[in-house]
Formats: sequence, structure tokens, C-alpha cells
Amino acid sequence: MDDQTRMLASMGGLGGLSQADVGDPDSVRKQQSLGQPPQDIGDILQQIMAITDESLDEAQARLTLVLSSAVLSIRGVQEEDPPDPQIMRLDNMLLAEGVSGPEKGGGSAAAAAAAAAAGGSPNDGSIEHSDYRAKLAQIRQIYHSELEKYEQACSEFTNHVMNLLREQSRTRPISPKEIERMVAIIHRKFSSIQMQLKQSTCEAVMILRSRFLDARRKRRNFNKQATEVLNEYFYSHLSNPYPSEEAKEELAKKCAITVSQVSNWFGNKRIRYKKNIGKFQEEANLYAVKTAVDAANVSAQASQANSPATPNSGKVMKKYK
DNA sequence: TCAAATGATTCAGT
DNA sequence: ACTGAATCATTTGA
Repeated sequence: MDDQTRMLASMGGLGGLSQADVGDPDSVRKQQSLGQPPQDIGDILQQIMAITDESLDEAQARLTLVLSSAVLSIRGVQEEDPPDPQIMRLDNMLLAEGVSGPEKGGGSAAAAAAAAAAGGSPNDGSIEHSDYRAKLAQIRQIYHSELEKYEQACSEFTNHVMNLLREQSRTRPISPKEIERMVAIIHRKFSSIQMQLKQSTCEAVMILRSRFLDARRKRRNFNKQATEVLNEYFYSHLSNPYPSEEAKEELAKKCAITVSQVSNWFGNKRIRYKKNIGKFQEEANLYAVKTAVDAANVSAQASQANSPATPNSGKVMKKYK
């Protein structure tokens, strides 16, 4: 789990979702909806987009200005070539999580419903699992719609620039190479925005996973019989409440829980008992009596095979030292 | 709705 | 590896 935190950090997140945001689908949307590309890119794009509303003359002048500054900023930041390891990592992860791949098995809601139905039994996990799937589908849907938006914006903008260049070519010669360069610049800009989207999506998925993987979130209390068994052992070994590995296994089997759950339980019990012995006194007495009764019954059964009746087996004995 | 109880995790010490 | 301590996140009961 901490691995995931580390991973998030290493992904060089952009601001990132806070822990409090986790699980809130709106927060995912907020983050992803073209959220915050780095200031310079955002500014440049905004300026460029604003050009649409201006007259052509003005536009020509400003376009040159804006694009030349864009070129400068790109020179500084993006020297490397397309096979960017960072974006490849993101792509791989999105693919692995089934976010960016082809949609499998009908609509997301249908998939979630199917998962829930297949799980049939009230076995824990199936509900959470379908919940997880539903949230993942939500992220996936947002991711795709955003991606589509970006692609559309990119091609629209490319067209726009091409038109402007064509206009400009009346007043000055423009080489095909220059056009090509402009297009390349635009595409690189948009793909860097896409990377932001991919990063945010990765973060959202990782956080979603960590949320559903955290066992603390699906805590269930042990049943009464299990806690009785554990308490019986604890209070009858109060002088040394450290069950051996074998004892733990035995207890785990009796309680239908895992050995590590037994260890957790004893860890918690010891510390909480020690912290406030007074509070547990009543419980201690209760279980001391209980074990005393059991012991009495056992010995009674053993030595009393001849005697017909065993009264008072359920009632609590008064005696406790 | 709130505090207490409770199971699980994290971290440091051994 | 195991434990104590602190803490988290959920359940439970008033």
C-alpha cells in the first residue's frame, strides 16, 4: 500500500488527488477535465484559441508571436523524442488496468451488474468488487471522453493554424517545411496535455485500488463465538497471553479466522488490557468463571460417569478468587 | 449523531 | 519475525 503511495509520488503527479478526494467520482472528473496543464501551455493555448474571435490581420500578427514563444518554450522543455519512457509507463499501466484498452463485455453498468449477479452469495467481496468495477468504469469513461476532446481540439486547432498560414502565404512565402514544423509543434503540445490526462487517470486508478485494497475499510467484527474463544484463551493465560504458533493455529481454526487475525487480536487485546485493566476487570471475572465452570464440568464428567444427573451446567458459579 | 469498541496497519525497537 | 504503541477506518450501541 505504501508502495502505491511511493508510486504516485514517483509518477511525478501534478498536484495530485488528496486522500480526502479518494472515491469521490466528482473529484476525479475535476482533476481530469482538462484540469491544469502547466501554466505556459495553458496560457499559450488560451491565447491561440482567443484568436478565433479576432480579425484576420490581428490574428496573423499575434499568431506569429504566440507560436514563436511556443517554439521557445518547447525547445527548453522537450528535447527528447517520442519514445518517452514516462508516457510508455503510463500507457502500459492504463492498459493493464483496462482503462485505455478496448472495452470488454458490454456497458460498464452491465458489467458491474453482471459481476454482482455472478457473485450471488452474500459472500463479502462481491459487492465491493462490483463497486470497484463501477468506479473504474467511471474513470475509464471520463478518460476516453477527455481524450476524444483533446484529439478533436488538436485537429481543429491544426486546421485553424493551417488556414492562417495559408492566408499568410499571400503576403510572404511559406515553405512546406515550416508548415510541417508548426504542425509538429502543435501535436507535441497536445500530446503533452494528453500525458497530463494519463497521469491524472493513473493516479485516480491507483488511489481507487489502494482504497479498495485497504483491509481496514472492510473491517467486520468477529462473531460472538469467536471472541468468546479468544477471550477464554486470553484470560486463562493472563499471566502469559502469548499463544504459540500452534496455539494460534488452533484458535484460528476454532474461530474460523486466519492466524494473523489471531495475532492481531492478541496484540490489540494485550495493549488495551494493559492500558486499562480496570475496565476489563468485569470481563476477566466473567471468563475466569467460565473457564472454571468448564473445568469443573470436564472433571465432573470424568469422575462422575456413575452419577446420573449434572445439574447447574449453564448457570454461573459465584466463586471467583 | 456521537462516542466507544474493534480489527487492521504502520513504525520503531528487539 | 515478533511485539508494543499509535493510529486509522469502520461498526456498534446509546
